[in-house]
Amino acid sequence: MKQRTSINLKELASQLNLSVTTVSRVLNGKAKQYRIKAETEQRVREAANIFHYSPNQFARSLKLDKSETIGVIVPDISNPFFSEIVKNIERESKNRGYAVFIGDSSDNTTQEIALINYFTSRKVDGLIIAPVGLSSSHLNNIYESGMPVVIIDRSFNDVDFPVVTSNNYQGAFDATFELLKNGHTKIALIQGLQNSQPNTDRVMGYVDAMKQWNIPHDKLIIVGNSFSIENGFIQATKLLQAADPPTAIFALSNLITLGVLKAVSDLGLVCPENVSLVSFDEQAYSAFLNTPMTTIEQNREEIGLRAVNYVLDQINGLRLKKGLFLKIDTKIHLRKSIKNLNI
Amino acid sequence: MKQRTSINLKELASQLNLSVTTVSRVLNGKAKQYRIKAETEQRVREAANIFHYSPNQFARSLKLDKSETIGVIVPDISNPFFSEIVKNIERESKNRGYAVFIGDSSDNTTQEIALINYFTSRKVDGLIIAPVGLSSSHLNNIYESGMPVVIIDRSFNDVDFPVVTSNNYQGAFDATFELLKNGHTKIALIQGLQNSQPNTDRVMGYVDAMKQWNIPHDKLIIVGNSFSIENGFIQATKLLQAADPPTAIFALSNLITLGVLKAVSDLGLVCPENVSLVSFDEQAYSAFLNTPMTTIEQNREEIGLRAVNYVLDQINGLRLKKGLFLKIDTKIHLRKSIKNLNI
DNA sequence: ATGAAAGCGCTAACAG
DNA sequence: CTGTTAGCGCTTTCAT
Repeated sequence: MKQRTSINLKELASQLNLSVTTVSRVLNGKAKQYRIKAETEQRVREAANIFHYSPNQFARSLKLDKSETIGVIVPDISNPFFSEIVKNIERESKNRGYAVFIGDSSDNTTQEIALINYFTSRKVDGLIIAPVGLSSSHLNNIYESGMPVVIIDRSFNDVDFPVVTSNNYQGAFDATFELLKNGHTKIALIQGLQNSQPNTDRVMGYVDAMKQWNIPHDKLIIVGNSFSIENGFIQATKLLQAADPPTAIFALSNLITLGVLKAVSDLGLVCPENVSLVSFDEQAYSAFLNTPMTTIEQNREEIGLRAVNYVLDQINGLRLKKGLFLKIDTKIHLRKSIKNLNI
Repeated sequence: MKQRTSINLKELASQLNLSVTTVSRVLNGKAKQYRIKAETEQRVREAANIFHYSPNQFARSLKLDKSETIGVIVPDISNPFFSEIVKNIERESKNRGYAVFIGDSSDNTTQEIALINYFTSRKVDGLIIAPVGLSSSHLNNIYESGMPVVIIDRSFNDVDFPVVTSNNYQGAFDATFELLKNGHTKIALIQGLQNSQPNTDRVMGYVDAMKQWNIPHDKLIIVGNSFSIENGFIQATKLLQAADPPTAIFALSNLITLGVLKAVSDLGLVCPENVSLVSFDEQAYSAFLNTPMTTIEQNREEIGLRAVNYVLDQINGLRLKKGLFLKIDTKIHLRKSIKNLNI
């Protein structure tokens, strides 16, 4: 069952009565540079084809101390938000000659650290990480050790490594503003993981939009503590059963939204008749839900692309300016989940 | 920006005043085998920890002629069906010491072949492929060359390589039978890619269930030709606008279902009042759609796990019996999308 | 109970 | 224009 080891440089060279050096040079496109006879070059190329020569990447990597490989670590690859980013990362990396290792940290910092070490020992040339949580010290360590790193989605304040996220503040502001324009003032926000940077930014967007509309600060309703479906369900159930329920709910993730929808349905309510809804994260199914959902879309293609660009820049020796923190614009999709209270 | 190359065996050995041989043996768990002094073993382990030694995988792979890496190729990593399988493949592989390269073929055979070659030159120890299409010759080639391969999801008739799929026939039979039990006899099937093995099996499940219920063969309605959202939309629109529309639609994929839902909604109809619906593929959102959807769930965890087991078996030299074709049971989720016509 | 040294396949410095 | 050779870091045979 052992993989038949294909022809190697030495064998190829001896077939051609040439030295390995010459063959290597031709195959690495350095024929002109070393003024190798055109005829020789031709012979080498033909032989390589005939014998299906392909270089042993291990030997190459060992020698060159680079693997042309990057590692990608996400908290949950089965979450469509991440899998679409991964898709774009894979495409762009492949186009630029890099293979990608995938790692799933299961929303767990220990796993995340283990994966970083694992990929490091696999000598990846760079790392793209959507970090799990609240602590960044292990990320600083790895970045300072000289490993090219780009952080996506979530980040931290005052970090050195480059970050690519959505403009979470603006997205949340837009969503809240849309509700306000439609006459809602009693707007509940169901948030995700507290103190995580995207959550903080989104909450700020909500707060500022409310402030700008002159909603008194004590009328803000901010509940919840996780980006999960359960959190959405629990919080929405509480909110909607209250004596004086909100007219609108702004859910800070696609999963929270699914939980909210279940609560709405379980309570025998209908959206948007009984309660209006806006959700962070556009999904393929957003338009097909019971009441097509108004959403804030994050640009997953752009996030993936930029991340690859920034790792490869670092790999190629470019120094990125300190504190690079790219915030990519979000886009609002207006659908029917908001009731207009002005009419 | 160059990666500070971490400590290597030689350096570690010299720190310890030991030979590289001894250190290597300890670190590879061969201490007893070579009767290395317990104290020495202890010292080595401690030093390895202190200096954060991690072996250079290239050197290792070059020497051992194996990479402890597998390649996974799927048609679309952003499709939750595949991303969940990938999640399970990654987890199991990691647990067994293998890293996984991810490749997205974009539903394109040329890309699939390119990825196979790419991963081969990267010297992966094995390959798990969810093939794109209808042709299997390139897969036979690679398998016969001695590369451990497992095919998942889609397959082909009369192939040598091992295959792990769902029991598509049974799933489709169950779905159809459920509709029949609820009094439906005019059931339209919107199929996916024709002549692909899962599609064929599912169609057969539908046909056999109808036959068993004594529905005349000319009352079967089979339309469509792709697992896509567009196909679902187009076919459902046609079906529902016909003079004598079906009372139920069975959609052979989650994407087809989204298309059907859009058609239903665009035509001002409601499910299940105007038309009942059953869908292949359970999704996180299935329960939250406009009318919670009755679905046939494929066991993505089991598929991923088995696939990993079978590649690793091959890598470890086990000969799998020819024509191994594992069909994993599906599970029906009964929800509200079927109207009972018997009452 | 431990070490010396060969060699995996490749690149590049040095040598013509 | 082409070749010889050292060496990347590791495992393992052979020696002691």
